[in-house]
Amino acid sequence: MQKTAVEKSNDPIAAQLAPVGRETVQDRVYLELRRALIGGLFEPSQVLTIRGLADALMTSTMPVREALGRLITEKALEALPNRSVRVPPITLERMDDLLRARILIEGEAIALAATRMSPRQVSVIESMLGEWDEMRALKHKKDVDREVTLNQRFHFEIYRACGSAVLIPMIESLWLQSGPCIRVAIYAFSDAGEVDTAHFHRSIVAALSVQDPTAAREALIADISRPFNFLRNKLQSEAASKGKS
Amino acid sequence: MQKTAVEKSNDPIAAQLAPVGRETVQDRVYLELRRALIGGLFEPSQVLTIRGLADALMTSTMPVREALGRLITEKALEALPNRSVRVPPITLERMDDLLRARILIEGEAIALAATRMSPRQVSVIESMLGEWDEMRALKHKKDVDREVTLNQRFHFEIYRACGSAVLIPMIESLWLQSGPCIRVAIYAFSDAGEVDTAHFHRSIVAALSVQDPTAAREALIADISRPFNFLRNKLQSEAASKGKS
DNA sequence: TTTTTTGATTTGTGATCACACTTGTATTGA
DNA sequence: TCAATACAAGTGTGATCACAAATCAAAAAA
Repeated sequence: MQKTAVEKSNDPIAAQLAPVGRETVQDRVYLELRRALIGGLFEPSQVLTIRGLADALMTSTMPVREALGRLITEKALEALPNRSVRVPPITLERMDDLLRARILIEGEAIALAATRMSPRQVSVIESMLGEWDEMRALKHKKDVDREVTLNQRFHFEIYRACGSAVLIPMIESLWLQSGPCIRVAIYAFSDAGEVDTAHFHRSIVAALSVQDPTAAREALIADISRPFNFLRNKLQSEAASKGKS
Repeated sequence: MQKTAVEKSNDPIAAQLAPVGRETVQDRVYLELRRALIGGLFEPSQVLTIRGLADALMTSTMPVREALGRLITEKALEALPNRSVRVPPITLERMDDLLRARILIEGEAIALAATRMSPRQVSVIESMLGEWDEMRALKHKKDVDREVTLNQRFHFEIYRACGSAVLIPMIESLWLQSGPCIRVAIYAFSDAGEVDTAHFHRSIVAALSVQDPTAAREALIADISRPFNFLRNKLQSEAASKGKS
């Protein structure tokens, strides 16, 4: 029998060992930059240099340039004609464009998921609601990173249940693109006095637990529209005050 | 005044000169591979090697590996655990998944375009209809490449009018992913006796010329569903006959 | 003071090399 | 004859270097 390295052995001892994933440096760089972008660690219009990132990530330039290339193709970063690369600036048109696409695709994904989620899966995301509560109750100091991460886990746990290997990468790309916007919005939120963010998530869970695709879609649209609408108002008022001065 | 290379000169003589784009080798490789994938020049499950492609494209391995990385992130190619890369195989589930996503996103794009296209723009794509006719009238020998190219130009001329910088790259990614399927379907078409492919395009143009988003969306759905449905039947009958033998 | 020019530094791109892993083919053993 | 081993060719990954283009700063000219 031909034995290749990719297939798992049937040895009863080896069966207890988890396969040691051979992640490349390039993958680690890519995932790290992804995390930073979705979390909004880079600000819009900031330019990124290959050697600078390589130094910060303690690797050579090679894995970084390939990771940057990948991020550029999914529009998470932008290639300037000078061949330098920056995180895309925020404009009103782009925000509306992103929100429309997210409503379209994430709405479809959650509608699909609503009809396919088992009660077991629903209970998993329901438990996240509790996590959210205790986080907000425990400490009032803003822990934006954890909030962003939890929000991301909540949404993608749902999207994964839609069972589409095509839609999910697209949603990831959309989150990557709207990451910088969201970060700005969240900071603006906590400045403007926190409204109940958990309310939307509760209605999403409620719709999913009764397998109602339409209600789930509408609750989701309300949820993801809120930071965009907030940010749009903020940008418009800033533009108005700047126009006067 | 600071003068950089990226900004266009105001010199009245230089104004007549088109900027000479500084396309990198990597870009050329990427575009060439894209073209090959959408055109279906690679067959499903075919593995691609960096050095092999570098030899074929007459460059070093460097631009090729970066282009491959980009194509992998947009799911146009697939990275195997062995770290070799292949064009994804066709499965029934994946086909249905792709078709659903295309109906969702391209349908939205054409509905947006229907309300925004000027009569001038409509006449441009209407003229493509004629191109199609003369191509089919002139020679009966199948010129699949030209047919695929014209079909692509026709669709993207419409999508561009939707004015969404977010949706269009997603549609390109979807075409990239469904490219290998389409090629197989087109060959199957011409074997099975050609039904009127132009009919669908005529109804699309008709809907656009009266700015009817719903009709345009439905005509488009019929158009892009046809090869998928055809291919699905073909695969199912093949699977059935293979199950018997 | 303002503008232009010159030079030094930084940056992205492509090529080449070394290394580790995989794969395919002989060779050896039973 | 067949299975296992050993060897050889092939492949992806990461590092380093050379080069051209871009950027920035200081110096020179207006």
